[in-house]
Amino acid sequence: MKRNPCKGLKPLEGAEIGKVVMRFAPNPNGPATLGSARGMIVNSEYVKMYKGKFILRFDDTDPDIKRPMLEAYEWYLDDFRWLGVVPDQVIYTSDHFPLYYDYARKLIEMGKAYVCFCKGEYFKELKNDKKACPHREVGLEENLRHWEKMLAGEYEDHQAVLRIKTDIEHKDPALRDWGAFRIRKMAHPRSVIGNKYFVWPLLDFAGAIEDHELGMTHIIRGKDLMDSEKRQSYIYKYFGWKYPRTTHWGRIKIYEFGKFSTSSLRKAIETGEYSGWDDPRLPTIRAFRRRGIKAEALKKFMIDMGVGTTDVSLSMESLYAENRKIVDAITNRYFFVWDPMELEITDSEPTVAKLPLHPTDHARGIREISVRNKVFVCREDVEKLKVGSVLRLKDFCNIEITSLVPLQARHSAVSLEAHQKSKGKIIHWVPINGISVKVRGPYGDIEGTGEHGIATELDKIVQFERFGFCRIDAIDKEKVEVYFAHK
RNA sequence: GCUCCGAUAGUGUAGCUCGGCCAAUCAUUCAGGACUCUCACUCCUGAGACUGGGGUUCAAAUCCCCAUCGGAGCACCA
Repeated sequence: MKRNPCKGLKPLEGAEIGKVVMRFAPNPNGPATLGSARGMIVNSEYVKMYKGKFILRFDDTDPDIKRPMLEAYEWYLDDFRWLGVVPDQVIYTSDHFPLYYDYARKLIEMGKAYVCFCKGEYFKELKNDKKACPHREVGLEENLRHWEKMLAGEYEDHQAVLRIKTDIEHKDPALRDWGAFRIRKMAHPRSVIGNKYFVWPLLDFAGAIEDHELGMTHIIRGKDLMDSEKRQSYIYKYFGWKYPRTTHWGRIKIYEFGKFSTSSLRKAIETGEYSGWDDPRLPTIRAFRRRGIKAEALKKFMIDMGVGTTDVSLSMESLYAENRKIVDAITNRYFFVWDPMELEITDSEPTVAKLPLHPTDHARGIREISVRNKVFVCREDVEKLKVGSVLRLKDFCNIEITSLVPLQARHSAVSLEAHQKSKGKIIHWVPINGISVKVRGPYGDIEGTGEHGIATELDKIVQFERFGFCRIDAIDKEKVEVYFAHK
């Protein structure tokens, strides 16, 4: 028994250096989510591992139910850039209708496909009874004629469908004579396609042709597509092609986000429930980016998860832990006071507090905060205090509470060292003329006051001490909006 | 109803192909401690699992069967 806990992804079966071709094939009907990220990362990592070819293919041949969003094409490219992945090739399946039609015609001529006019429900019944429909055995010429009429737009929506002949008595009902093309008289969102076509290829057909044409050697995809291999294998067999090696993974359920689907999110965004696809409450890559999750953390998260067909239900905590390690070393520290309470230091002289931007990386320098005699502190920090309590305003001074209402204190004679030794409380603070800060996070918004230095960190990730890591998203004159990543 | 997958600590994984080196790996999580002018980071210690039942075998997490549980497919979606 060998025990070699090899890190990262397991070797790909039958993979040779330089010869691997893999793809990630999303329908751009919305932006990439956490689930998409798995496909983007795992596939591209394998290609990198074997110095192969990585293809991004937009499977965008449904103008109706999962209608592509024009913006989403660009979003995917953008998210790949962020991940540091450059696809060797970008393909739009909607560009290849003529190719699909060609192969469809060949299959009809081979007697391996037929135009079926059955109503969906009726065909289903027949199929479940292992019975062929009357259209299965019509002559070649007639079939071709029907097909030509389909292409010419002479039939209405849903009136006919092209089926691949498999084995109508196959023990697995999922494999019996599956649909390859359907009629939909609708414009494709891409203007180059528009109203050009009436007959649309379905996933298993388009995918089968594409994977072959592109020379795919390995496919890793969700287990919901496990039957695709079996279905598509009929086409591969008819044409004498070799099917790529396939691997599948199960569903990812994120504890924090529950169940979601691109279409349900889309609806919720349209109704204004979310501010957009990068709303911090959403599990999209765009939202993670905006919150300050690093691509490296997401990659490590996905790679560590590996490829297994079991459904996984995990917590964002693991991703946050990865991100925290990366981000801790490279972020400046600032004070942000939520639920602020005014505290007056009665014997205070105006002064300038000097604080390190980073607790250990002193090369990052210091930040300066001018203070008069009033500061804000978090309500929760002062709630249990009594008159006489001593606490430290971090990196500033020790104070002794002299009054609770109004909240007042004076400098304390207790030294920093003595305070630390007695495990006294050390809290953060902010001058009352600080900048107002709104934190948008996965659990809603939090407002408060921050030090002015925050306004110099636009688009950077910072740590609000004792609060968490945030990305500074927007800076107005006197207001900063930040996105919360995690504690 | 038919068909296909899968099941290792709270969570995610390694090990299963080729049975022994597995009193079971790593990470996260949780608990305790060290460090620290943050509830961050780092470090130390500890907690915690082979779904159940049969079988094969000198030997089973690993092979076989059954059960249970979970997931997926049977679309004119991807």
